[in-house]
Formats: sequence, structure tokens, C-alpha cells
Amino acid sequence: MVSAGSNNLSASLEDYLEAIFNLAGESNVARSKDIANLLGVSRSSVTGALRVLKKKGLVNYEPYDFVTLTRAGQAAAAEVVRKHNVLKSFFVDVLGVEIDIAQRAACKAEHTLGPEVITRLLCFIEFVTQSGRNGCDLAEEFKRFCKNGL
Amino acid sequence: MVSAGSNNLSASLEDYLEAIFNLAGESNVARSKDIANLLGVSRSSVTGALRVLKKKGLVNYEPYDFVTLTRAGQAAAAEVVRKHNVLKSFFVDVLGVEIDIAQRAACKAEHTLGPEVITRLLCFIEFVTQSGRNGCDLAEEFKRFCKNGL
DNA sequence: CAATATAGTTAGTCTTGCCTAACTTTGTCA
DNA sequence: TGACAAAGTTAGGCAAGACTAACTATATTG
Repeated sequence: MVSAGSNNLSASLEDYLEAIFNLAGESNVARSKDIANLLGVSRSSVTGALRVLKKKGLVNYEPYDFVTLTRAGQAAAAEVVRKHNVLKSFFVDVLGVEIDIAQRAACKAEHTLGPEVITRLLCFIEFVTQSGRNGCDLAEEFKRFCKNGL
Repeated sequence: MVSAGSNNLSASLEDYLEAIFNLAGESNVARSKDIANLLGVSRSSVTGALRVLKKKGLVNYEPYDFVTLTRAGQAAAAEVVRKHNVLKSFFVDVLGVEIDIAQRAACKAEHTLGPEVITRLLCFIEFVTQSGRNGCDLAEEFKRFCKNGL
């Protein structure tokens, strides 16, 4: 039995899915050229990836036509994006990492962290960023701690 | 100019390096078969990796002889191991993730996080695990927070 | 409506990283 | 010391994922 949520997606395919998700979110349309630009790959690589994603039932795709995500594709993409955002938020809001670096690090790490870590991390971000918890903002306190240490 | 610290290592090669480092740490000798077992790859894959690592000046290697790390190889391996340990420590000691899961997650994520994130993370672990900071252990407090939330 | 630019695809190649099967070297022991 | 087992290597193959170059389809516009 293969549930809809069981993704055997490579990191590369997850990147394509995320790109399509983000592009479609803006203009409701994902053009091959824009995907290629966003990911920094050639247009022919995009074509290849679309064929694979179609075979996996994640995108609606016919040659020379626009691309949309299927139900399953949306779910898979949303999970990737969620991971991405959790990580980026942790890097930026908690660790105080520069946003561009955090962006790239999140995009590379998002594929490797399973639900246990991501769930805990999300929880931890909430825990840390709820200000005034003990009359102090932890993220803020950490930044001060850092300046002393470094 | 190519400094000794500039590693163009793939995730895969970093895994081999780490394995050699760990094996050599125990018995001062890294046998091909043990590397293969540790990484779950075939012996011939190890041979291939050793050739590449030798070409990069990271291991001393002659066919049918034992393997040792060069100076540069030790430095590179130590950095990988350091990342690994920082991540694992964060997952286990701060987030409270189960140790086996943390181990695997750390091994997969260690290749993708650059020095900015790792340095900050290390600092953050110190910050969080210094108990009695405000009369409370943060990691401990987070575990309680989690139980309520989940 | 035809010419042309842009978008998309196809074909063929390369690299990385892994595998199996067969071969070679090394080491052990009767 | 010679035979056999274990370790290591080589040869050959496969899949993923990317590229370039050349071809096709679509869209624009005079």
C-alpha cells in the first residue's frame, strides 16, 4: 500500500516542486523558463524533471503547456516549504544568522531533516520566541550572549 | 590560490573521510572492508573513493596497503566530525530527539550547513545548556514546554 | 498572414556514485 | 610450502541529474 504522503523524492525533485509551488503561488502559472531561472538550471533539465514529476503523479503536465501541481503535488510541496520555513525561521530569528545565508542553508538542509526533528524545531522556535516568558526574550538574550562570547 | 582549508568535497566523500577518521581513531588503521561496512557500501566503492581522496591529497593510499589521513585529510575530517557532533548535540541535548534519529539526521545534514550556522549553533548550545542561568535549565524547561504542547 | 523571437523539447554526452562479477594479492595453516 | 580464505582491485554497467546544441512549437507584430 502506497499512501499519498509517502514521498520517494530526491532532493533535486523536491527543489523543482518547491519552485513550482512558489511560482504558482505568485502568478498561478509556472513557466518552464522561470523554474529554470529560479533553480539556476537549464531549460532542458526542467523538462526532464517535469516528466519525472508527472510520472509520479505530482504535476499536471503536457508538452508545451503550463504546469500545475496535482493534489498530491501540492501536499508534497507544502511539506517541503514548511520545512524550509521552519529552518529559515530558526536560523534567522533564533540564531541570528544573516538572511541570505539562512535562505541558502535552509534550502540545502530542508531535504535531509525528518519529521521528528522538524516538529521539535518548530516547537522550539515557539518556545524561544515567545517573549516575556520569564520576563525576558530568549532570542534577544542569546544575541547579547553571543556578542560577549565572540 | 588554493588554501588547504578549501574543500571541494562532495557529501559522499565527506562520509568516507569521516569513516576513516573514526576507524583510525579506534585502531589507528582503516581497513577497506570496515569502511565499506560502516557506510553500507561495497568494497569496490571504497576503492573508488580512496582513489579520489588520494588525488585530492587527503589520504595516503597505495593499493593493497592500509589507509591513513594526510595532514589536510585530518583537518577536513575533523571539521566534518565537528559539524556532526554539534548537530547531534543540538538534536539530542536541546531538542530532545531520540538518539538514533539524531545520529542519522546529523550525518545527512552535516554536509549542508556552512560555518556561519554551525558556529552560531555551537554557541547556542552553550547558551542553552548552561544550567542555572536564570535559575533554570532551558533544555529541561523546553521538555516540559513540549509535553504541554504535544 | 508571414517573419521572427521566445519558449520548450529532444538527442546525445558527461560526471558522480553506486553496484556485481571476476580477478589478484595477501595471509594463514596443515 | 602449497592450498584456500579473506581482503582488495578491476572491469563493466546502471541511474540520476545536469549540460549543450539543434530542433519544434508558440506568440508577437508589422
